This record gives sequence, structure tokens and C-alpha cells, in this order.
Amino acid sequence: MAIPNVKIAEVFDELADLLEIEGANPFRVRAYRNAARAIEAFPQNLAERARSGASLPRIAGIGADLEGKIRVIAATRRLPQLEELGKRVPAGVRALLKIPGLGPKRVRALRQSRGIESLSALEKAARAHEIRSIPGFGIKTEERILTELARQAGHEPKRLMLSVVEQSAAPLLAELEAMPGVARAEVAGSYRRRQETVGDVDLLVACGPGKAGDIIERFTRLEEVAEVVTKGGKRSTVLLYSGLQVDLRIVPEPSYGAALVYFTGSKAHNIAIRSLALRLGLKINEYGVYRGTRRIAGRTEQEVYAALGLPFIPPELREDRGEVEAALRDELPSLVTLADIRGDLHAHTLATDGKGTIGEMAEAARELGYEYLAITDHSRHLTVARGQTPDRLRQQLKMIDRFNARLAKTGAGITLLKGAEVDILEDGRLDFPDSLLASLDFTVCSVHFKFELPGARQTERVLRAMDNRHFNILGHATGRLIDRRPPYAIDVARITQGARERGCILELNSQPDRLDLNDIYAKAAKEAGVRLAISTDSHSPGHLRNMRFGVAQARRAWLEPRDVINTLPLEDLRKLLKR
DNA sequence: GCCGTTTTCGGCCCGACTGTTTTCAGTCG
Repeated sequence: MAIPNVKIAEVFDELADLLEIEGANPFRVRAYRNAARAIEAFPQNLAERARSGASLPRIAGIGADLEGKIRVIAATRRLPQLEELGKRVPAGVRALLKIPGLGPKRVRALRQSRGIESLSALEKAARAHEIRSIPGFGIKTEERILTELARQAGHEPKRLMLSVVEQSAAPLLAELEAMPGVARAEVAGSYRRRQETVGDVDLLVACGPGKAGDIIERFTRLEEVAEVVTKGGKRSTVLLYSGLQVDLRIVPEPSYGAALVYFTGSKAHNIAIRSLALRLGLKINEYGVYRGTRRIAGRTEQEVYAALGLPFIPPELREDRGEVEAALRDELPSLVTLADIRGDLHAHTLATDGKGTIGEMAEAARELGYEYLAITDHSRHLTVARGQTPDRLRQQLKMIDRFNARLAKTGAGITLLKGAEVDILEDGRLDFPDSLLASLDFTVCSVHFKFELPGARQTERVLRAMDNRHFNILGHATGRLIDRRPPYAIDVARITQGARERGCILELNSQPDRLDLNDIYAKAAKEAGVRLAISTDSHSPGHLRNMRFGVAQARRAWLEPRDVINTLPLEDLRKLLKR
């Protein structure tokens, strides 16, 4: 299996760290970091393309030199430059950079003045009060180093799932909004961009003159605040008892739009629009857009983008993945919204591992205003989930017919679709005979075992399954569970191509810990001309509301309603699902 | 190291907070 993009990105990140410690040109360091991000976000395996001799695709931020390095890594899994640098900078030194408050300059000072080249040496020196006398350091810095070392010894600072952070962020926002003097408040940052995981919560508040100090004071005294990390006149950082870090930023009302742009990011997007501003002879910061010293925009985000000659760019797109260029051409996508969704195409019931009856699931879907809900219980191979035998499925289909007859009579306006989540067996066959599959409205087909197959065989397994004309939707294509299980070794680009050639649909599974396909693969699928189904894979009536997480990722993938099959009215959907 | 509809050289986003300083460097987002 070719070396994955994230591993190539790691090499460049490490190179950036080492160069930074060596005191290299900071812009050169940034070039490596930018390249790492671009490689990570690229949907095709670069090493494979490099090894096949094909030319590498044009990626912004990757020039001739870095392309050469990618080729070397692809061919040898090593990079001589990195090993060369590694000889000069011991492995432990890199870890020093991860201590908040220690950057490249201070790490160099620690090495040169005290020979500190590891976390343990750092701790020893701090305990012996040897840090405070180094020029540029002091007692407070020494104390902070010890605090941070203790914190990191417990657990790595990690990113939390969007659905988890939502539970802290939403009440916090409500508390802020209720404070006197607060005119507007919003959660910005990666949370607003709906990234699948969030590292910290960025809160933005607009207030009238002279109110900021009072709001900061109240904020740092909120019940859930465990520790105040920083506290100034305009911003503050705190840690909640949940371990979540929260940054609050306060701006005057006329700057609210500019601050919202700035604080929503991403960093890469901010740099892109600031560069654009420079080319236009403008300056942009969190207080507004300026021509010389005169402010020409800032109150709303629309105003800020308009000053740059751009339409409003939805937060989910702000990743510097081409949105600024598309906006300049006025070719931004009309992103799919939750209101566009007419039904859910993946749900389980008590018949297998779900927690609700068919009736309860139908009622929950009706409350959401859906036109249709598919019942897709597991097939027999998945015994841990009480997968259904052909006989049990046939009985269930009859029951669904009876439900539909009753629903039609009561004018509920919702139809149940007859489906199944069919296991893809190891050799690529499906877990039910074709005659039975033919009696279904459609199928969701998924890999649920033999995750560890080599990439080529896993890919072949799924492609072969897609050859079956009863194969409609590929469920959770990579099988990853955020923070718990890596994706199977599978070539998503080939699967996507295969889906296009065979008229198959790819699922965007909305379970908060799946979000599979992710935004990058889903965007690539759209570009390849493949349509997606945004489904919840619900195992209880309440899960149907997870649709919002799937839609958010779909928006990050630039999907429009026409790219998503469950925005279609029922009759059009039925036609589409006939292969 | 990358990049170019003012440029193939000379730029590369910009401000807040902290701590260590007597006016600012380093770090962070």
C-alpha cells in the first residue's frame, strides 16, 4: 500500500518543526506547513500517483522542490533532508515546541544556555529554578512550564467531536447572550465552520462602549469555568471543568462582521482574503476593512466580503480550498440545507439492532416533515446485530406494506421505503440472493467485517459488490470511527470512479462519530460526478435528528441539492434508484 | 519554499496578551 497522504504531511510538519528550531527563514517554515495542510486535504493518494510515474496534480503551495520531496518519500518512504536535520536536532527537542508558551526562539535559548534537549531535562531544570535566570525567561515562565508539563502528563490536548462540543457551547452562548451590554454573540471558529472535530470554542461578542471589561469579568466567573488562562481588556481564555478550552473575544458593534470573519477563520482562509485585500490596496483586520486609515466596511460579514468584491462565503467553505477563487468568479455553490432534505435512507428498527419500532421511526420521521423514510435493517451475516434471514426480511416487507396502507389512509404524508443494509461479503458477493434483493425498493450495502484486508483486496471487494445491479448505495465507505477506529485500507478514488461507472450512490453517514464519507472525499465524489445520499443510519427515533451533522459535512464538501439524492421527491427518487 | 493581470525578485496576515522589559520580544490564534 502506498504511503498515505497524512504520513507525507507528517514528514513536512516535522521538517517545519526542525527548521524552525534551527532558526530557518520563517516563511520557508510556513511553506512546509502550508504544504502539509494541502497534502492532508488532497483526496487522492499522492504517493501512488508519484510511483505510477504519472505527473502529480497541481496543488497550490507545492512547487518544484516540494514535489520532488514527495516523489522521494513515495519511492523510499524516507527523506534524506529530514534525516540530516534529525542528526542536528535530537528527537526530544521537538517535544519542547508542544509546550504552550515555548516557541522556536525559547527552545533555542533553552538548548544553548542550559543544554536542555528533552521534556525530562526541561522539568528537571525548572524544578531546580534554572530557567528563571535565562535571558528572556523569568519566574512566571518557569512556573508556567511546570504547570503545562503537569497538564500534558495527564492527557494530550485532543479534539472533541462536534456533537460533544455542541453540548458545552450552546449553553455557554445562551449565558453570554443574557449578560447586560451584550448586543450580539456567536460561536465562531471551527465550530461555526462545522469541522467534524473541534479543538476549542471561540466565542465572539459585540457590545457598546465601556461594557467589555464587565462582560469579561462575568465570563471568567461563570460556574463551569475551572481556570482562567488569560484575561485582558478585549479577550480572555478559560478552561472549563469539562477540559474544553474557550476563547472569548469582545469587539465594538461596528466591527462585529469583520471580527466574525476573522474569528471564524480558517486561518488559511483569513490569509487568502488578506492577501486579496493587499492586492486591492486594502488592509483587513478584525476591526474592519481599511483603505489607508479610512474604514470602508466591518459591521456585517456581507459588508466585509463585498468590500473585497466577493459575495458572502458560507462558513463551511472557509478552508482555502478554492472558495475565494470561486467567489471571485461568482461561482460559489448553492449549498444544500437541512430544509432541502425530504427523507432519510438508512434506519434500523427493533428487528435488528435498532431501539424503535417501525411505527415509532415513521412517526419521528413524519415529525421532521419528511416525505419518506427507508427501513434498512441488517442482513443475516451481521449476527451481533441480529441480522435478518431472508424469511424475516420477507415478513418485515409485508409489515411495511401494511404500514404504508395505513399511513396513506390517515394522510400522514409519509411513505416507508423497503430497504436493507446488506453486508458485502469477503469475496464481494451480497448477503442476500438477487431474487430477494429484487423485491426491495433499494439497498444500502456495507462492509462490516474483514476490515483488515489489504487495500487492493478491500477495494476489489467493494467494486465487485457494486457490479451487482441491486447494489444502490455504498454505506459508510471507509468505516472509520472518529478517535476510535482508522479507515479501512481502501482506495476511495477508485471506489468513487467505480460508483460513477456503475450508477451507484455513495452514502454520507451522519452519525457524529462516523461522518463517512468525510468532507474531502465527498467533495471529490461530487467533482467526479457521483451523487450522494445523506443518511443518519439511525438506531433510534431520536437519531434521525443527526441529519444536521451530515448536512453540515455535505456543505463543507460543496454539495448542492442536486448532488444529494434524498432532496428528490419520492417518485424521482424511485426512478433514480432503478439501475 | 512559493508565487506573480502592478512583480521572476522580494515580498509573504495581523493584532492581543504576557512577561520581562524600561520600549519590546515571543507566542498565539
